[in-house]
Amino acid sequence: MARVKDPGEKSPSSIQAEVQAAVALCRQRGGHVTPLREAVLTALLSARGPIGAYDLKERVSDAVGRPISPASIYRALDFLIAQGVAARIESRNAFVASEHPGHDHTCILFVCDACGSSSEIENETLERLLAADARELGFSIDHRVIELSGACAECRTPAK
Amino acid sequence: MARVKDPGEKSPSSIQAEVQAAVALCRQRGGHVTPLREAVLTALLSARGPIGAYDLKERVSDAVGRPISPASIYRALDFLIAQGVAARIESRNAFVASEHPGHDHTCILFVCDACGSSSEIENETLERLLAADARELGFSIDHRVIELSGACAECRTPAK
DNA sequence: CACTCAATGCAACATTGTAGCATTTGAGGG
DNA sequence: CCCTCAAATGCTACAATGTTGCATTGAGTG
Repeated sequence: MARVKDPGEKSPSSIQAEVQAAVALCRQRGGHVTPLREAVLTALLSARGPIGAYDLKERVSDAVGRPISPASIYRALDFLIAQGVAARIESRNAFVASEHPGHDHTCILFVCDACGSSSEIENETLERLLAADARELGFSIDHRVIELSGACAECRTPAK
Repeated sequence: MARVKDPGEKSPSSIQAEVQAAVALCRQRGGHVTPLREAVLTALLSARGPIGAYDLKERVSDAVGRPISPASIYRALDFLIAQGVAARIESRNAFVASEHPGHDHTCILFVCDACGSSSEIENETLERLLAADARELGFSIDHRVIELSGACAECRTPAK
């Protein structure tokens, strides 16, 4: 249930480690991790939470020293999402690095309206409930989107 | 757990009845139902499922005999959603008339990738689970988005 | 080295959603 | 009945997000 909180950016070294872990995971799965894809992943992880594709484009362009087109950003994101190391937040048109890559099951995403941070959790019971509802409807689920917005713990008790 | 299925459009008379019911509900709540808002609601109900804002704009423009701007459509949709008689499908950038207006609690939305139909259901147990998860995180939930995409019963067993 | 296929570059475009401000409409008070 | 005021709408332009098509590059393979 790892949290994303820290105000400001993460420390470069910890990001580096996370990038390497995610890259290794992708390669284990036969994914072809290119410099651009790694740059996009690094930018995603460097952001302290969800980030829009065009903001990401700016950061990646700065990082690699040349302009990257939106199409390239979206393609890299497609790859990272397919590999399970990134996720799209539908209700925000934004993207976020997955907090626990390697887990295929769908996460429940809590997004704070105040600070923009996000938390991923998993809940097997809830997934079983959804599966049961689907069965009752005769519906076969491909993809799940579960996004809750509101105020995170920090933003609810700012002073303490 | 009402279904939306019928291929093609609904019968005009039943739509008329649904529009009137939704309009009455809005008025009970103190909502100001204008001709434009009613026209948008009618167009939403006439569609056999989720519909994009710009498609809606075309239909409403045709219906009222003059061009309606996107801004007006979005404003009408905001009203209808606030009144609980319409919903936005985040994962599709589309809108749908609510199947059981009057219920404030969040619905779980099943959207068929094949035929585009959608079904709303409610699940109290699931809501309690989400509330429990939120409590554990110290998170205060404002808004819920639960959207499942896949294949509906009809599209899974086309011949039968 | 040549071939091939995935990945990227690049440009133009499509779709979705908003901002700002003028104008109209409609409910309620005089 | 008319006035007034706020809400709703019209309207224009624009912002943000996402995609298509095709040329080019580059890494791995025979």
